[in-house]
Amino acid sequence: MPSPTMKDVAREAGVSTATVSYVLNRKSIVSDETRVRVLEAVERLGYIRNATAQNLRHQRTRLIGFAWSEKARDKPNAILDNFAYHLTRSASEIGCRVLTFTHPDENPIPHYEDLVRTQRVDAFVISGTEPEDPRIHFLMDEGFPFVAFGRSTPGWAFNWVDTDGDAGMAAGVEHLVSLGHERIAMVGWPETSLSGSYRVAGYRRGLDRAGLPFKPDYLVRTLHSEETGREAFARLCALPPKRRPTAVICVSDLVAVGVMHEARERGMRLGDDLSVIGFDDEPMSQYLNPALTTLAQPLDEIASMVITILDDLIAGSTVLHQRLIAPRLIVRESTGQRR
Amino acid sequence: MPSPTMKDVAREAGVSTATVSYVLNRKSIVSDETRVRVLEAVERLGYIRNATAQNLRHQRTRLIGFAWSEKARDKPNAILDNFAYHLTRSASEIGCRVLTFTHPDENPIPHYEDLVRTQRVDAFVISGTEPEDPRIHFLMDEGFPFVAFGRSTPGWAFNWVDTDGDAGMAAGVEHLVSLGHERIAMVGWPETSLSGSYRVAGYRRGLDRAGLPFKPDYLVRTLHSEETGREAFARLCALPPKRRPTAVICVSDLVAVGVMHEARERGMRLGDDLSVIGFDDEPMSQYLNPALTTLAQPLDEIASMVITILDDLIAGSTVLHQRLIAPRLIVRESTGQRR
DNA sequence: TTGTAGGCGTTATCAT
DNA sequence: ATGATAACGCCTACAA
Repeated sequence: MPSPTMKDVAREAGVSTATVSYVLNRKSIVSDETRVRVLEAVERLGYIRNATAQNLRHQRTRLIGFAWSEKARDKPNAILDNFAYHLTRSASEIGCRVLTFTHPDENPIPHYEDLVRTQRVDAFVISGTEPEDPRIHFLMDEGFPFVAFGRSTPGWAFNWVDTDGDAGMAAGVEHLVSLGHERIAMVGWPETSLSGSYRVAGYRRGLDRAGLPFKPDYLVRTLHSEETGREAFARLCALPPKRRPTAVICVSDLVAVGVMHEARERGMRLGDDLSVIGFDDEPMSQYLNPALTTLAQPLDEIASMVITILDDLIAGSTVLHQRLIAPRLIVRESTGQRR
Repeated sequence: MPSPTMKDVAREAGVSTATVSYVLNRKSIVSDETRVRVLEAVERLGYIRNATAQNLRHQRTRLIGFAWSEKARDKPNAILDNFAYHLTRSASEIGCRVLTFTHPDENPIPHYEDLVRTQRVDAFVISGTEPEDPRIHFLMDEGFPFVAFGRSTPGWAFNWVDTDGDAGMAAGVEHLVSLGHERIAMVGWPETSLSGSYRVAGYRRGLDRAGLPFKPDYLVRTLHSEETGREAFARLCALPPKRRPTAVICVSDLVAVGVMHEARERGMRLGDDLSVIGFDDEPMSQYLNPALTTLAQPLDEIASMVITILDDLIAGSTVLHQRLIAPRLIVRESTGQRR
């Protein structure tokens, strides 16, 4: 049998649909007696409002669009997945749900455009942002509400929340310095990576703060993979023995794993001959051998902040929110006193 | 400015909204001349149909509900997250999107009930099923379409797709046997776990097929964690030296990691003194040291199958689909010739 | 305080 | 072949 509608409730309670609506929307103009009659009818019939009809009437869906890029699903991807979870969780706190969709890495716009045009979502949350990100471009152009997890071209006036890679790396360096390390190298991403560049900046700032000079050959830039991490560390090992780093801070856990593998193969004892720090706290990083010291992105906080801003935005606010949230340093076994 | 509606298009083309609708829905009753006029108007105004209105009219949303349980987010959870991704991807192939939501582990029903009652989704995909699963109970009761990733109480007549844990473990054992192992132990989950019991069955079937006897003290049951994996292996090491297993097949990668850690601490060389197999292929498992041999759940296939069944279901089919899909054995370095 | 009625944007039935 | 019109279920001016 089909679900009861407001009409059914109205008939059951002997009132008009308007009255039912008033009761349901807590309009205080209804007499107590009628209200009770209506609520009883609602109860008896097990009536619940149809969301689609409400959506049509209100011209909003209480749905937030969130995309999974189809790229790099072969690599550990816990950050994005975990963020999707926390986003969904936070969204429920403002009475919204998340509509997920996927799109190829090249040419995502049509997928966003369709959702905008068909008015299927009220807003978007985007992640994996890049400089000149076409999605940001498109959404700003459309004046469509969105918040980004991640920054883009500096100066673009859109709402974002991001992990403070700079602060994170600086904290990592500080940790290493406190363990007595002075020859601290970094394995970073290519210069084209925005988040990578913030992390490099943090590395340099960390050195600076400790009064250590920045040495260009201590900074190796490479792609995001285990293999490239190995290679990067091999390059660092090619330095004269006296100049070889005693600690390496990495732009990601995956790269850190590569560094650790290479180090072990060269007979070094991790956390002892060599300290290693990662970034991301991949779920398995705590179970590596040795357990990896790393900088965890506070995805719950980020998601919650994103939703707060979105709520504001949907309500019509026009203030710009741009927020950095510092990662947490999780000290495990891969870092230790300099020997 | 608000989006154009059918009315706007009708005015622009000088026809009625009905005609516009006919054209858009490819009804062949419209004359070529009018069709062209309408399509031009659509083009000029950049008109796209409003999804909510369509939903209301059709009494369907083309949305599939999928829940993330809030439990165990601290443990590696790649299976569920990855499945969510593949589900979203597959759904798009039948023109559906996925609406995600979260719910506490205890008492999930109200969350499902709300979505059913408000008619916000056309169907559900559920995962993390258990025997007597209340969600299955509820949805069957309601006659609401759903497909489960995972089995439940044997005999319950609902649609599901599941990883064939039995076949997977049997294949794992076969691999170990082919390497010359005869003293093969298993670390499994408690008897209450349904998927755990299929995996144990596969372990026993694998032994059987190889003509090896099942020894009760080679089967250790424990919870899903690294620590309990360690303890389980410690228990196996308490056996008399001559009876100690040379290979351990585990119910999950996480447990396998525990086993490997314990083994290493006892001075064993993995893949040499001891072979270890996991289950799940967590993203980082390939980067463990040694890289873990494991059984990968074919989540893309499972998701695709789930969606195919769902499509059938939404179309009104009443056939029961229950499908097992075998995991893939991925041989890495943690298994080797018996010494 | 309650009811009537129009409209949100689309589709489908029935006329013409 | 095309157009009026009545739903789909809800909300809200406005009238009573």
